[in-house]
Amino acid sequence: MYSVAGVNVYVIERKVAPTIHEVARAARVSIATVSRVINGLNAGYTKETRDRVLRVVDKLGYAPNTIARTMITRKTGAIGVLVPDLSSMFSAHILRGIEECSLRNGRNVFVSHTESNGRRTLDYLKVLYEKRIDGVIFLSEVLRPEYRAYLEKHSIPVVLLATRTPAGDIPYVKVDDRAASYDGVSALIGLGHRSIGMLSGSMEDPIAGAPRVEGYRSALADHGIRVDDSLIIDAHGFHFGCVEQAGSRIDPLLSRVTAFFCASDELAAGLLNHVIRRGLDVPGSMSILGYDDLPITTMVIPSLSTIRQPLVEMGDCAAMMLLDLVDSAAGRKQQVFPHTVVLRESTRDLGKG
Amino acid sequence: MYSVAGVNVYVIERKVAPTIHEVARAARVSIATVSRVINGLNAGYTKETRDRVLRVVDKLGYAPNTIARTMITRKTGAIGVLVPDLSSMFSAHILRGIEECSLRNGRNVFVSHTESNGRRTLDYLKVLYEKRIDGVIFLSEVLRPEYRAYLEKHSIPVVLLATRTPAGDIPYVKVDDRAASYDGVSALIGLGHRSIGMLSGSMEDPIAGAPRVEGYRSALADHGIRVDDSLIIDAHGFHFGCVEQAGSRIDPLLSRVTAFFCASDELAAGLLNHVIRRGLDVPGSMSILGYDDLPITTMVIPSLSTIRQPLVEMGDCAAMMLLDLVDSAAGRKQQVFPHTVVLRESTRDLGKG
DNA sequence: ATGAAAGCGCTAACAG
DNA sequence: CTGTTAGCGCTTTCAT
Repeated sequence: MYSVAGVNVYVIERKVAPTIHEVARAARVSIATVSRVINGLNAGYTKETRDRVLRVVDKLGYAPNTIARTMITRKTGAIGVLVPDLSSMFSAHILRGIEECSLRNGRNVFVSHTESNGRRTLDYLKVLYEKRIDGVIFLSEVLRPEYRAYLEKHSIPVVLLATRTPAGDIPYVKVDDRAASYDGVSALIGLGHRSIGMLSGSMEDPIAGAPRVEGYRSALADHGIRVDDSLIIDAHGFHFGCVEQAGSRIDPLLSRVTAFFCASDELAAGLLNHVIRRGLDVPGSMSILGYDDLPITTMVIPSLSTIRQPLVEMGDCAAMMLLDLVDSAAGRKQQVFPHTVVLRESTRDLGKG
Repeated sequence: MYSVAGVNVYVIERKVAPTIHEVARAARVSIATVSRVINGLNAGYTKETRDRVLRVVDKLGYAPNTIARTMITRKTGAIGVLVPDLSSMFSAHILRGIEECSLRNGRNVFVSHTESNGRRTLDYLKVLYEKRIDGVIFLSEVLRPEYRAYLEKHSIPVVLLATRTPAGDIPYVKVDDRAASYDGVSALIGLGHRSIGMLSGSMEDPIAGAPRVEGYRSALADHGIRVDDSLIIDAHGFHFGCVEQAGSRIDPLLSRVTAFFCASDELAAGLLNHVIRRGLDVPGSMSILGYDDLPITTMVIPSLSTIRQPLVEMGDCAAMMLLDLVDSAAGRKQQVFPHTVVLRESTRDLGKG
């Protein structure tokens, strides 16, 4: 686009913000008194001075510089959230819970998109620390030794969300993945399914991978169904797109199972798409069960049955736990949220015809 | 959950971070020299002192306190993003672009979920200002007079994203909504459709509402098709859920049009769902065109044709424009991004049988 | 009830 | 090449 010099240029001039000194001078009091008033200390000034100060504050449009306050109180009121995947529905919901709690408590949240990249995560951790955030929430990824070392070295309060350390020695909030999968697969069995496949996220993932497969196995075993490893497919990820890459491994199973348990709703949506395009009917000839209960479950046809995790509440809780830790140097060690199996249209009851 | 006192309690002890003074003492130099070294000034110290300082920095695990630096430089390196809807795919994508640009430039972003609520927006603006953010990005909403007044009063740099002021006197980045709709509807006409309905977001919305309807009208008019207002339905919002509430107003049109243009992909997905559940075939007896090009378009069957806005790039650009403004007090006044009509499966070519 | 003064951790002149 | 010093805007004793 052609633009005459200056036409597409925007110029601003920034006026300097008034400081506590200006307020003090205009109100004919000391800065100490102004400080007392704006911080609402219950003593140290008469009603008259208070009103006078407040009037000046209003007139000057004075707003305290939190940065300066931070230097003294050593609390920035900011927390960092490390998200592996910023544009997934999953992260978006969790983030909303975190943000909500933060707002309620007068804190702000820095979003940090790590893309599951070690270098980037470490860089972010560094920047956040230099900004002296009060703490961080680490989302749905394995807390690598390097991350942990950094956090401990600088004693940065942290709570893990939708993930945990093997020893459980760092505060976390999660659902019980193994139990959730167990219940979901049991529900499938309850519907009459005996040949059930699994589309796993990433089997090496010790949090959202292995435990969900384990739950699947136990459910089958406990119901007297032989576990057939060839019915388990590793999608190497939890995204919609991962299904396509696993397509050729999925196809051979289509005639061998009547149902598929997927480690995420996106995988379930991907599988649904894949299966329908292969000409199969869902749930007529194939049932599908997802995990998470994201909005996508009700946007597709048939709507997806799933295992619900209360993501927003979990985010809120994690933020609350972190703030407790920040404010009182102590807090809960973990919080396990209840899951719910939600049956919609994508799962067929084989009992009824 | 029962827990013996202390069992579910996590306690931390925070060590105080080393300061520039400690580094200086350990390295036997002045704090000024340490400052020079860690800021990489190209002069002011020998290679020997530099190495000595760096060694101490490493040994002590020293990381500069950006907050203190901020007091002097008057730049926090933080920007605020005001999002009306944090858990929509739309926001998520834009946010990713913003975050990406920020990271590249060593900045951090505070997410602020306004829920389109005036009080909450103003509260956030206040908190952000008190934290002395360098500037804000205001997302896809009308910049109300109160917001604008506050921003100007404190001369907070701002760039609007996916929105603009009527006068265009505040920097913004957008696509041309009117032109995009015009092109989308023209494409529908090119496919042979003559009876085209529109599911509008919110007609009072001067940004994403009215202009898109206008584009729709002009396209019809320019192709010699009479504009029939009864074919335009106001969904009073852009979300999937809005379609259900408009259901009874949509149904009568189902037999009168061969295609629907929707003001967002979520609306398109909602309409698709609605229409299919009414027994119609898409695109067989009804074509659907969305707007945005979000991932949802390829998750449903049939995949949705849409008008693409380059959301990530737009977010990146807005952040860049804001940083220019912050760093040099001047920058571009606006940036209009190109849109693209993307034809997928949900639109039928009436010309070919 | 109020004010003076000492920092919080750092940068940026200004000397030497 | 290096150190001393004066703040940045605010909170917080400690006097008065």
